[in-house]
Amino acid sequence: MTIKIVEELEAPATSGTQPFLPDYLLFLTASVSAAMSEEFHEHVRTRGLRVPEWRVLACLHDDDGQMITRLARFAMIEQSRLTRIIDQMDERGLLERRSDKADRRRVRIFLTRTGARLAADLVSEARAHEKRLIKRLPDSLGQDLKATVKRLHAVLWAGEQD
Amino acid sequence: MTIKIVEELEAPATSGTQPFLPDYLLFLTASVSAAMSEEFHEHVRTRGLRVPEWRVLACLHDDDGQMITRLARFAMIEQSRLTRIIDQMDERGLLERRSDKADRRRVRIFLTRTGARLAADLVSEARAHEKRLIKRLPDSLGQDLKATVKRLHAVLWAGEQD
DNA sequence: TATGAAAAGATGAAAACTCATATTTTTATT
DNA sequence: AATAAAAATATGAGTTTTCATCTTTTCATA
Repeated sequence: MTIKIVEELEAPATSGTQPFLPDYLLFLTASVSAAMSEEFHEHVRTRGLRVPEWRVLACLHDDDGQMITRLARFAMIEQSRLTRIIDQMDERGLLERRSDKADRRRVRIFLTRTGARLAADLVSEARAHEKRLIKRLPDSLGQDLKATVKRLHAVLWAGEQD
Repeated sequence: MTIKIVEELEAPATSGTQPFLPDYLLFLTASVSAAMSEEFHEHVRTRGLRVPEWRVLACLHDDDGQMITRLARFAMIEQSRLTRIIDQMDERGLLERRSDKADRRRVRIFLTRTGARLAADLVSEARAHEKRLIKRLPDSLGQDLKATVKRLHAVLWAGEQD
């Protein structure tokens, strides 16, 4: 590894023009999303799950028996990765695969008793955490954001046959 | 791999209660963030960069010569991962390491001529893309979101020096 | 009803990522 | 000034993730 050693005498060396990131929608959104989620994600890991696993549980909590492709879209997980996450969650007894009678290409994923209990717990904890989080934010920032992203989500997912 | 084959005769098997995700702030935000970014991230890959590398370029574009820890915070990249990403970007001639004279634990990262040019190009493309994206959204959804996340970002990053 | 295209999942191999920890340098304490 | 604690970065090793591709099954259509 080569590291130059240079005097700190050069110009402040910024972009000369307006800074970009503090005014860039996609950065602001990603950054805010990450910052808000951090805390609960930490809790999820405490419970012995990785974030994508928590997403899978939450998706199945809302709609048990989804096929892998759909689950992947909702949980924002690439398909081959989800396949392996499901392998692991299956081994841990959180869910199980069932082949779809009507279309045998499809594999439907169902929560086990244990998985459903864990999902329900975490969902309830997530709801409580959201309340606290929103309460902590000044003004109606939390509610504003929620209203806006809800509308946006509807727009962006229009066409996806839910 | 064991897959049960089961009749599709059981109850619809939902959570019985209200669905969770469509009303969960952190899910909605993450989902909207991912959906909005998808397109430009694809473009970034077209340009031969991975998303974290693009984030590094953008951060340095705004503020060249940051130390690794700070860059990691801003770009939402874990430190040891960033160290290796910087290795690669260094090898590709996009940036270079310089040891900080005043505090020799620190390594400051500077864009090379090439890196700065690429960063400037992408930043300009990102700005253009944002304009189009917002224009595509109905009503003032885009502007609403931007205003809200900007305020939130300020709140959530309060205390972080700069 | 054959036949090619598309859809759903699984999988091998390579690359990327994470975690814990090591090293070096600085800061704070006695 | 000596020493302990903290900060910044790097690195080894194990695990994940990705990408392309394979198989199986269904769909479209000639």
